[in-house]
This record gives sequence, C-alpha cells and structure tokens, in this order.
Amino acid sequence: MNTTNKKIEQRQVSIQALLSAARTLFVSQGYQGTNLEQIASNANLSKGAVYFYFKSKETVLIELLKQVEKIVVDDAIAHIESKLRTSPLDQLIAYVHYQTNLGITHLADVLLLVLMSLEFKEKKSATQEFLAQMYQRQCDFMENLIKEGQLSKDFRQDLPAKELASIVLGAHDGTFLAWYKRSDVLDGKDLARSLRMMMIDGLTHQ
Amino acid sequence: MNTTNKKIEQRQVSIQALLSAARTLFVSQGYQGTNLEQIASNANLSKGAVYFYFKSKETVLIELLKQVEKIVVDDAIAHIESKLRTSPLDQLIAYVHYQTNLGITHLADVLLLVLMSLEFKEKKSATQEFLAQMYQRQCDFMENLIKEGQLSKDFRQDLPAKELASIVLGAHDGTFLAWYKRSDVLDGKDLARSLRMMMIDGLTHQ
Amino acid sequence: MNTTNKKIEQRQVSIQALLSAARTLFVSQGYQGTNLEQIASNANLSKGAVYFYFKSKETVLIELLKQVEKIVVDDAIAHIESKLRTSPLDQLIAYVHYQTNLGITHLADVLLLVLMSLEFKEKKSATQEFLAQMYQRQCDFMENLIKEGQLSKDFRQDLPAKELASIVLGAHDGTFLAWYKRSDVLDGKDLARSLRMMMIDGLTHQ
Amino acid sequence: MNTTNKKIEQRQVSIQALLSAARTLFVSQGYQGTNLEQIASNANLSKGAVYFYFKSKETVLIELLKQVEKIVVDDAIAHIESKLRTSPLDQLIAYVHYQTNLGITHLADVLLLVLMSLEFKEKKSATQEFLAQMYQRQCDFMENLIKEGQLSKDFRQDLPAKELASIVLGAHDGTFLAWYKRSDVLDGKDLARSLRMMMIDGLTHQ
DNA sequence: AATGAATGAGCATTCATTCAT
DNA sequence: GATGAATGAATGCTCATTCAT
Repeated sequence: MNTTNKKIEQRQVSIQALLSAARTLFVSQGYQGTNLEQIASNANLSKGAVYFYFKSKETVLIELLKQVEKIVVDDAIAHIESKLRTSPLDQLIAYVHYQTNLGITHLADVLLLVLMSLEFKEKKSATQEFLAQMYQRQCDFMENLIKEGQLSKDFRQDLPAKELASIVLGAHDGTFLAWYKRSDVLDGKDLARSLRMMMIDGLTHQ
Repeated sequence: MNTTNKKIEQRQVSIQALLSAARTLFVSQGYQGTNLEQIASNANLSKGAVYFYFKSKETVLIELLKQVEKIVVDDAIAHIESKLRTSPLDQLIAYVHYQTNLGITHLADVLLLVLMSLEFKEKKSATQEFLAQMYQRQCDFMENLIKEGQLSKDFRQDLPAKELASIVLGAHDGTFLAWYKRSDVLDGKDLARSLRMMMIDGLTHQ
Repeated sequence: MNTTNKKIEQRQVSIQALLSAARTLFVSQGYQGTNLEQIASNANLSKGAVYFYFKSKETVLIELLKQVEKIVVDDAIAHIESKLRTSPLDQLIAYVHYQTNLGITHLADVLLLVLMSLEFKEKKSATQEFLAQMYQRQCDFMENLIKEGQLSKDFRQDLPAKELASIVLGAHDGTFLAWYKRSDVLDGKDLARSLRMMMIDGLTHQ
Repeated sequence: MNTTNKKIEQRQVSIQALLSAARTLFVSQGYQGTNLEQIASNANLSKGAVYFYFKSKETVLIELLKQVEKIVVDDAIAHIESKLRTSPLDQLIAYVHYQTNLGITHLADVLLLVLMSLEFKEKKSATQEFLAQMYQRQCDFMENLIKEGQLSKDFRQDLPAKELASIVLGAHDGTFLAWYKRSDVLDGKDLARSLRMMMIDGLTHQ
C-alpha cells in the first residue's frame, strides 16, 4: 500500500471516529448539549481536527443524518418495494419488521433521527430542511401503503389514511423512545413483537 | 380591593406570564435553546424579574412540570380511578379519551412533558429525577390496568403487559409529536380518534 | 411618650439594627462580599428599608466608619491628651493600653477600620478619603508622641519616628488581624499583654 | 529552536503575563474587585485565553499563591533551617532579615498573601484551605523558634510563645500593609531596619 | 415607615470558530 | 493531517438601585 492510500485510509478512520463519537453524544446529550471538545476527545482527536474534516458542528450532524437517511428511509423503502407484487398487508408487515429490527441493529441511528427532528423542529437551518424532507418521504410512503391497503380491504377503512400513517410512524418513534428510556426493565424482543402486532392488528381490525 | 390584594394579584400575573412564556419557548426551542432574555421579554419583563420569582432557569421548568404533572398524571389517574367499578376495558377507553383530549386542550403541557423527558434523559438533575418519577407512575398505572384487563380477558394475553404499557404510552407520545410536526396537514379530531381505536382494537385483539 | 417620639425611637432602632448587621457582615465577608439583602434581612428589614435610611450601600459604611472614628481615633487621642502632663512613655503606655483594650471591647469596630482600609485602598471614593484622613491622624499623633519621647530620651533615638510610628500602628493592626484569624488558639489577655510589652520594650530599648 | 519549543515558550509567556497581571490587580483591587476582563486585557489577551490556561478565576489565584508559598514560606524556612547550628537568636535575626527583605524584593507576593488571607477568611473554598495551611505552617515555625529561644534564655520568658509568635507575624504583616499604604512618605530601608530592631529587642528584653 | 416588584449593568463561564504552525 | 492558542459572542446569574404603594 502506498503513502497516498495510507493517508486516505487514515482520513476515513478519523472521519468515522468523529462521526461515531458525535452520534453517540448527540443521542445521549442532544446536539446543543454536546460540545466539539467532547466529540473530538471521544475520537482521540483535537477540536481543530473536527474543522479539518467538517465545515462546522452542524455539518457533522448533517453527515450523520445522510447515513441515517439511507438506512432508515432509503433502504426501508427499497426493501418494501422489492416486494411490490405482494399484498399491502404483507408490505406493511415487511415494513414494520424492518423498522423494529432497526431498533436492534441501528438503535443509535433511529434515535438520532427522532431526537434531532425534535431538537431542530423550529430552528430554521439546513438540518431542519433535511429532516423535514426525510420525514415527508416517510409519511408519504406510509400513507400510500395504507391507502392501497384500504382499497384492497386489507386494512380498516373507518379511519383516514393520513392520520393512520402518522400514528404508525409516531408509535414507532414513541416506542423507540420508550425503549431508550427504560431498556433496563423492558425486553427488546417482546417490545418489538408487541409493537408489530399492535400495529398490524390495529390496522387490520374490521 | 386593598393594596395587599393588588400586589398578590400582580405577583400572580407576572408569574403566570413568565411561566406561560417559558412553556411556549421550551416547547418550541427546547430548554437549552431558550435563554432567559427570551422568557423575560416574552412576558414583558426583564431578566432580573425572572430571578425575583424563581431561583434559577431550572426552577422555572420544574414549576411548569409540577403543573403538568397534575394535569397529565394526577388528574388522569384520578379520572380513571373514579370509575373503578367499571371493566378494565372501559377504564382504558376512559384513559385514552382523557389523554387524546389533552392533546387538544393542553397540547403545550403534554409536549413539554415529552420533550423535557428527552432533553433531560441523561442529565443528572432535579428535573431529571422529577421526570423519571412521573414517567414511572404512568408506566405503573398503565401496566396494572393492562394486567387487570388480561386477567379479565378484556385484553389480549399473547403479549406481556409491561411492553404493551410502554407501547400505549409511547404511541401517545409519538402521536403528539407527529401532531406537533404536522398539525398543518393533519386533522386533530381524526388523529385522536384513530389513535384511540388503534390502541383499543390493538389491545383487545384476540 | 407621644407618637412623634415613638417614631423617632423606632427610627433609631431600625438604623442601629441595620448598622449593626452591616458591621458584622462587612467584617466577616468584606464590603464587596456583602450584599444589601443580607444586611437588611439580618436586621429583620427589607432591602428597601436600607434605602429609606441611607442613600446607598456606601453611605451605610461611611456611617459606620464615623462611629468607629470616634471610638478608635477621637476618644483614643482625647484619652491620651487628658494625660498631657505625664511623660511620653506614660502616654504611650496609656495609648497602647487603650488600643489593646479596644480589641476586647470593640473588636468589630477595630477590624472594620483595618479591613475597610485595605479594601478601599485604591478605590477612589468618599470612603477612601475618609479612611485616608483617619489614618493620617493616627500616624501624625503617634509620630508626634514618639518624637517627644525621643527628645525626652524615654524612647530609643536610633530609629526614625515616622517609621517607628508606622510599626506601632501596623503591629497593632497586624495583631488584631492575627487575633481574628486565630482567636480559637490564642489567649486574648496574653496577646494584648504581649503586644503592649513588645511595643513598649521595643521602643524604650537603649 | 523547533516548533514545539516555540509553542511551549509562548505558553509560558502567556501564562506568566496572566499571572503577573492577576497578581498586580488582586493586590491593588482585591480578588472580588478584579474581573477577568481586566486580568486578560492587562496581559494583552482575551478573557477566553484565561480559560484556556486556567480552570477558573479562583484557579488563577491558587496558582499565584503556590508561587508565593514557595517564596514566603518554603524558602524562608529552608533559609533558616540551613542555619540550624546557630542560636535561636541568630535564627530569628536571619528570619526577620529574610522577611523584611521580601518586602523589598517581592512586595506584591507578600501583600497578595496578606490580603487574600483576609479576603478569604470566612469564605469556604479551596483557596481558604490553602491559605489556612500556609498560615499554620508559619505560626508553627515561629512558635517553635521562640520556644527554643526561651529555653536557651535568648528570649524573654515572661510572655507565652504562641502569642509572641502571632505578634511577630502580625507585626510583619501590619508593617507591610503600612508600607503599602504610605510608601510615599516612608523610607523602606528605615522601615525594615526599625521593624527588625523592634522585634529583636522586644523579644530579647529581659 | 417600609415593602415588594422590577430593572439593568456587570460578571464568571462556555463554546463554536479561526488560524498559524 | 492535525494541533494548540486565542477569540468573542452568548448566557445564566447577582446585585445595587429605583419606585409605586
């Protein structure tokens, strides 16, 4: 391996160390509650290094959110859309499985998304716009899925799709937060299974 | 009205103005994102006045949370317990009605509770302890209610009560957050009704 | 007693309570380290009352210092001058007795003088000027006394009067401060006697 | 000189500039009377720089006091103990010489010690404890020296050692303060000589 | 005679950001 | 590629002072 490659590799190591430190800290302390000194030192680097790799503190967050969007939105949608031939109910089941599974495999990413949405809710900024778009995509996707399910009579028709979609997404977010608050007394598998069944049975109730 | 009464009244006016301003700002910008200058000037007072009435910024929040606890926890539990003779299902219905109704009559209070819980999650402080106790009470209450409903066969028995309780509470919180994020496109009544039915049908599914 | 007299009496009671509280606090915490709230509440009054009786915080101090000047300077000098016919040595003995005695009967006053002199040393203000004049009077008095004693051969002539005067005054001040710092382990009577003898024997050494 | 050395040197320059500015200001205005802005700008730096080098305002003071302890206590004691074979009288003479000399070579340090002792007298803090220990060491050292001198009959035995020690130390402190108050009219050499002789003759008086 | 309410300037401290090296 | 030094704006909080009652 030549010098340039080594450098590029080192670059990636440092960037990943910084992003990883930032994710952990943003989730546990919030964006405002985390300072650059903490991010840098948790990555065994200096504050200056953060500015070598990122334009600002907010850029670090946006970079993280780009990674999260891929996992939580892009891949989720792709995963379901790979099953287009199946019924809306099967698609919903696949979606809910996918999402509850993320709570196990990518908890920090999911929480980061939920928490940053709230922290940047009313703060005009690049981050806010990025998050709003991401949320909109999730809502649209879920609303469409529910609408199809209502047309196919898989799902209940007595409640409007838009509101049902918000509840499905909101219940997921709320459950992740509950899991985060009380992971000491809750069982992750049971929680995931309970959420899935509550959502599916709730939506298919006639 | 005598002089003393006028002063007491003025006191209450100022305190309420400050608390009200603080609630609005804490909900929209977060606790850390709000500074005392904003609270004071939104109440048409100076920063110094805040310290005349409250020991610290955190005391303002705790005072608000005490009010919220009464509305969201004490009154809710009292409301349900006034119906002790009724079936667990009826009690759950009453609870869910009560809570969804709060989203209309006391949205800011409910949101304050949810948001502060997250912001203070890992911050050792009086606030954190206060919030943790409040949340514990809610969880215990809901878990007991669900256990009773499972015993009486009102509710499904295939999922554990503790996790179901977390989902009911989490779904409420998540839905309030969704409502806050997208109140422009959602219909409050529909959302409340959808949440109630999803929860009740989800829990009573056999 | 008529109403007016009662009022005048009440006035004096409040003023004395404030001055007394202020003296104690200024001595133990310094002028800057004491706030008006403490003075007022230690006198069972409100902050506003202080401003009813005094123009400002500094006025409170100046009022106290006027009382102190009478005791520590005026009365001391008068006391010695009542013995004008006696020898300079006897006058010095009388002075030193008087001053060490003040450490027992009026410790707070003496300390207030010493401490405020230091705290206002380089702060241009009415207080500073007042203190400087008081100190000047003490120095002049002592220097003259020593000069006379040197002329009468009561005192040593190998050291200049001005510097000796500063040492006598400084030793007193320093000893009062030492007493204040370590009154738990020192014996007041012994300390006073030791200081008197060190000063007298030191000055009369030939 | 390499880069690292330059940085280390720059570091020391800035730290010393800050400490020096702080010493001057603390002595002339007191600790409370000095704000960080003054310290920083007197060192041609910004307020932030103070916090780059010191944890807090109080840390700046403690750092200064550590330097002072070395000069005023450690070195003084070491200086006398290097003469252990000599008589207590000679040791006292050496001590008094050493201390009066400090008034010329390290006036600011000596004054800082005296003034901060008073300002922190009743303020529970790290500084207070540090100062109390330093003062205790001085008292113990002087008391022992006087006791030995009393045993060897070098010093008077009619007064207790503990109180005599307090007077020697107190007289020094008081004289330094007098010198600071009136250096314009006093002669430093004469003052130092007068203090030395007053102390020695006062202690050896039989 | 005295108080409670309110102000506003001042202060210690934090922190994102810049920059020379 | 990365750091240490330094900045300056922002913030929670204190406190002397004012004033209506």
